[in-house]
Amino acid sequence: MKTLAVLQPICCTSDATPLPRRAAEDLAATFKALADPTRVAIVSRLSSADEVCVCDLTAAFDLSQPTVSHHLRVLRDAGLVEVTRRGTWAYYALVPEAIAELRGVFGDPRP
Amino acid sequence: MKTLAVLQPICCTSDATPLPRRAAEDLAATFKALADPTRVAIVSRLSSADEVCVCDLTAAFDLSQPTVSHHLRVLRDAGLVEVTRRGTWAYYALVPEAIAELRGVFGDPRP
DNA sequence: TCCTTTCATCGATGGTTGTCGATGCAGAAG
DNA sequence: CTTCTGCATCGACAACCATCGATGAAAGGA
Repeated sequence: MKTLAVLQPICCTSDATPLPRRAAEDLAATFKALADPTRVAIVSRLSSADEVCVCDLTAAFDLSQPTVSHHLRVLRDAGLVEVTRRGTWAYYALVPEAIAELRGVFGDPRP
Repeated sequence: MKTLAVLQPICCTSDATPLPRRAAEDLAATFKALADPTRVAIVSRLSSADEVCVCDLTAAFDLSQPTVSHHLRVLRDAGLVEVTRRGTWAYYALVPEAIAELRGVFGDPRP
């Protein structure tokens, strides 16, 4: 991490401790889960209700049912949403801790 | 500043317009720009310093110079960073408005 | 028992992306 | 002018992803 300060006095000043590699990978994985319009819309819908049934989502996004199920799995693997099954239906909901953690990433303005 | 009410409760029933398609696409594009460990690390570094030159980044990430340049272009196209050239060197810096907008997405606690 | 509904998984496919070497280009140095 | 350096772009390749139809599993009703 040293710099060629002898040759480039203006450039490449020393830096504070960078983000650990593992933290960067985890954060990138979370952002990747949100890097799709459908998944953003799903999260938005989940934020508007305590829980949403899959049948409502498949009816809302003009996509095939397997595709919606795939997006839900991506969000679930990222820890952003959780599912509870009651009878034949599956209800998805946001994981508040994950959202709070994301908010902290961008700098919580509160003291 | 107008905030995209993605994760803020819109209140009440699902009858309200969930999220404009265009807004979901724009947000997903921003998240896609952050959906890579290297780019997350770059943004982290930029948040620790006012500006960082490309030579420092290429020396820090054990990647080829074209690859680093590619990541910087992705971040720049997303409006997350901006570049100023002085002489032979290029200095990158965060765009504060973009970060603030992202913070608003996850529910700015301030009214 | 058989059938329907709800949702997840599988396999395939066209499009996208991260990475590199090679090249180009503008300043600085000699 | 010639050479070197810092950075962007190009072309190519392997890996990944969003999407679909088909299929499977489980629950409830006839």
